[in-house]
Amino acid sequence: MPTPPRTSRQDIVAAARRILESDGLEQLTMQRVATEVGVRAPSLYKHVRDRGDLIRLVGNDTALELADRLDDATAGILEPGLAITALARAHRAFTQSHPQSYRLLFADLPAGWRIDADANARAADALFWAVEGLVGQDHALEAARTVVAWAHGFATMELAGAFRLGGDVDSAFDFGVATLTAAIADRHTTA
Amino acid sequence: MPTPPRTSRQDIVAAARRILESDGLEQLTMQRVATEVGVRAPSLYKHVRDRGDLIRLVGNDTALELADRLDDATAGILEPGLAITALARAHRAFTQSHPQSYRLLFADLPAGWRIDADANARAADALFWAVEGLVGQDHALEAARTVVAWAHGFATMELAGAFRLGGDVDSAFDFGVATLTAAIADRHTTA
DNA sequence: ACCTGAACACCGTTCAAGT
DNA sequence: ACCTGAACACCGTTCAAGT
Repeated sequence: MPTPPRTSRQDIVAAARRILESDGLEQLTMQRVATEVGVRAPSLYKHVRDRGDLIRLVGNDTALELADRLDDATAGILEPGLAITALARAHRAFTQSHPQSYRLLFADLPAGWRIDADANARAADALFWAVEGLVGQDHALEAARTVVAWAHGFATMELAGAFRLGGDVDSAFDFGVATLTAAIADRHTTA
Repeated sequence: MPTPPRTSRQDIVAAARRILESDGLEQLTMQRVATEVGVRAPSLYKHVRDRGDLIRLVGNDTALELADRLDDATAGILEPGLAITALARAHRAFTQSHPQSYRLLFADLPAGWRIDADANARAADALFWAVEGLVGQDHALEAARTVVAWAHGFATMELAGAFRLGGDVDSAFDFGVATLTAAIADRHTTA
């Protein structure tokens, strides 16, 4: 006898995202999610394969939302240097407002739990045209990787509380953006 | 009636490091560690406070070993630019040979599980004199943070398999080191 | 002083039984 | 077609009892 579903995959992923962000990955248990959406834990297995699958779905959603924020940030900005700065700021803002979800994007999840390549690629796209405008096609990939690595490293260190030697973290961020964009632009001229 | 200890804190931490590196953090269970050192799980609590404490001790050891590798790398190098390059290479080599342990250094562990500040500071020390030599005291902290953020970000993205768009990752690394050292040296001249 | 088995409160996951 | 309770194999941790 068919019965109407009492929850949905969307509901479940949304609940998982809330729990992750408020209480961390360890608290993201099937039981917590089930309670949140109003069913019992075993029912979740009708909608997601297992906990790893759920975590993967949360990661995909997060990657797509980050991509949206990055796209928003560069809307209407034509000058590559300004675009890179805007992207870096938007990236940092996202990591600060979604620390737990952001971490998830670079966690070493077991095979099969990995974030879809597509979702991650979209987040990278916004950066590429900006960097390419600054450095030229020859070194676009290397340059983009340098900027992304810096932005990601800065964000995770900040989230982990790794900047402990005093000084102003905001000014270190500004210094970093300015140094990198200048250096990459310079590569264009000298290459 | 006193009985001689059948294991030690050192043994336990060493076993934990082996398990972490070979099977990942999730497999680093009290039961696995106990089996490895030849006792039952409850006995471990005579030597470490709880699993979090054990993880913290593993992280401390890792940070100190990384610091040693960085010190080794710069032994005898006097030119700041070469020192930064050597540090970056040694850092990357360490992350590749100890991927799981390295990750741990920047995980968001619950309060009380955190790596000792001292252990992390020693790893940072080696970099500071090199950067300071290149950029001068004024911007030493910001510049060091820029280099560390890039190196850390590059490493974690590489470990997470985030460089998926083809191209040569090694050449992106070389590009990054060259760009950053040049940019920071330039800051000195123009500041 | 250290180690142990038993116990407790949790997990994720499976599955037969309900509607 | 979906949901459920019961069950299983795991966790971390505590504690009284052994030596």
